[in-house]
Amino acid sequence: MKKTNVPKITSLDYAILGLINQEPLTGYGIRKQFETTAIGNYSSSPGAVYPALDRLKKSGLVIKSLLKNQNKEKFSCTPKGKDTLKKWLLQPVEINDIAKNLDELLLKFAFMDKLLTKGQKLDFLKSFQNQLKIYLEELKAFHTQEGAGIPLNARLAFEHGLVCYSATYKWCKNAINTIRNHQEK
Amino acid sequence: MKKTNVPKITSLDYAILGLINQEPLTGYGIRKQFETTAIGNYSSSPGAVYPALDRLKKSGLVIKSLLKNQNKEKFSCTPKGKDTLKKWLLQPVEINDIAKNLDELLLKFAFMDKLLTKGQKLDFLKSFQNQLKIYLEELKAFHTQEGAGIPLNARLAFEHGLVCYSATYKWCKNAINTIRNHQEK
DNA sequence: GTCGACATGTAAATTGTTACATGATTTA
DNA sequence: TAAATCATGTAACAATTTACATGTCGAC
Repeated sequence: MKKTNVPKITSLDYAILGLINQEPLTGYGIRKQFETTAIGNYSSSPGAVYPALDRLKKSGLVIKSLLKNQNKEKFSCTPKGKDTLKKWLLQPVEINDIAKNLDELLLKFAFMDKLLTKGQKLDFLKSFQNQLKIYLEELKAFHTQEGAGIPLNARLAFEHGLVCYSATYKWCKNAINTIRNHQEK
Repeated sequence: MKKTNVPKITSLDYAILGLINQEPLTGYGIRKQFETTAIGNYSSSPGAVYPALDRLKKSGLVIKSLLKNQNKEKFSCTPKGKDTLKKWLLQPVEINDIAKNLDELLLKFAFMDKLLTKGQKLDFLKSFQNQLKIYLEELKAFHTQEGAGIPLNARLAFEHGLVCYSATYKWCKNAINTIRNHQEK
């Protein structure tokens, strides 16, 4: 069977795509975002960002062009790039994302702003909440069954996971209400 | 100047070191820990774990040997390995760790159990709490100053950070009390 | 006796880190 | 005008991903 040679898109690629979809940026601007903001754990090193931009440019997902009212060349999404981003945002939330990629889920949510409808955002949050509930129940079950046998430090570290995921769950409920009551322009 | 050729220890290396310090494991056992437990985001792929074990073996930090009462060869820490682990655990908590490496800090805390004294654990937690406080204040300041101008989704995602770090702060206070009141054997 | 879990590894390709290099532009 | 920041890159190296490969052992 022929190998489909669609180059894979890394999570750094998606993060860049999401950033420049909000606002066109230079490579340097992207690096600064990763370096100085709480956007997640993406590499801001030139050796990671510039090659990533090359990948995205070659795949036709971004272009570097002169913006109106500015005499600086900046990267922005092509329609194909926007589409790719959208597909990524619409991927179903899986329990594994909850356990291993929570930051990415939050970044996705932040990027949804102008790209998805209110209904799609709510679907995402509800699915997020469901998976969170399942995961939290797993954690709690483990805690009650095995908690007593675990050394103190490890148990406390585990409980940190519990309180954080509980906080995330509460956040999720609140976010659903906020989005639901928000006027769609 | 001569380059000191001390091979660098990756965070995967430290995670492995901490795991087998608690209990000797086979390479496969280590992989399963990373795969199935909420221990953090370490690669469980054989292409990551086995080379890491080779590195650690070459550096004299771990050995594979027959355990008493078991006829299986498992990896465990050498005294040098234990020492390296201890030094890692004793590194001061920096604000950057809070922002970008929270999971690693919690893993460190879990690994401290039999390796550090009560006093050292409390120092770690107090320092953790201090840095958390500083970071939280930064986040809150940003939120009150810029919060209104940020698109809804991004603002909510930011607020998720706030609630999680607040929960971590509370956890930290509780952990200090728990450790403080715990009888040292 | 076969299926799944245990167990260890390797090879190729990709990705990321670290460090260097260069030059423009802004600001004090 | 010197320093800091903006801006883009490369080269060498290290690490990880993905996929393959092999074999043992216990359970059903």
